[in-house]
Amino acid sequence: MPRTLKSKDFAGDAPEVARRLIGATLLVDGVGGVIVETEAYDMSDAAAHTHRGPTERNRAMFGPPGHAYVYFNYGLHWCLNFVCREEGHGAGVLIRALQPTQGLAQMRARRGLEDERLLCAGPGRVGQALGIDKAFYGLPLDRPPFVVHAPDPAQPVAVVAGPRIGISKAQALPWRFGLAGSRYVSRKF
DNA sequence: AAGTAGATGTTCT
DNA sequence: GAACATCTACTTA
Repeated sequence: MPRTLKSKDFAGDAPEVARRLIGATLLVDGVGGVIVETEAYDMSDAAAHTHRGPTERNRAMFGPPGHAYVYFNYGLHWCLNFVCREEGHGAGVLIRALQPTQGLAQMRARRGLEDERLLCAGPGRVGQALGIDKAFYGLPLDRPPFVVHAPDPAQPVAVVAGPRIGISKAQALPWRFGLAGSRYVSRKF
């Protein structure tokens, strides 16, 4: 039986939690898969939504860890983050890609696309495949509709890191993490 | 395979 | 009014 992640599992720094989440399983209403790509964001980081302090949009990231921060990006895409660290720190982890394992038919229907590899390969694609929207803003990750399972401890996870994607500030930080060799990442590392 | 343009709407200056 | 934690379709090779 896999271990369900609890609030304290998200209490670390954003890069640490982002790294640990690789290999975990994320389901939303039973649909999802294995997390294969994440990015860390923190208040100290000029690329983060929280860098300039609390606003109406980012308030969930200043709340308790283990909750969802959802935002609407480029006028088109819903993106999902896990709040981490502790209340008031404005830290989070962007879920960038999954290896689809459950609810493939529903994800294909939502995405209007067959190719398993492209179902969840990017934060906007993950949002669409999992049916994420503002209704999920601020919800706790340790109960439905969310399920987050820890990676199988018997199967060590090889993690690679590199610079984050699509940002114009703090581009040098190696705060993007991925499952080594996975073909389900949004871009090669 | 690689690069570019356009979509589309919220947030912040 | 600019920027934006992106994606798709279309071009050019």
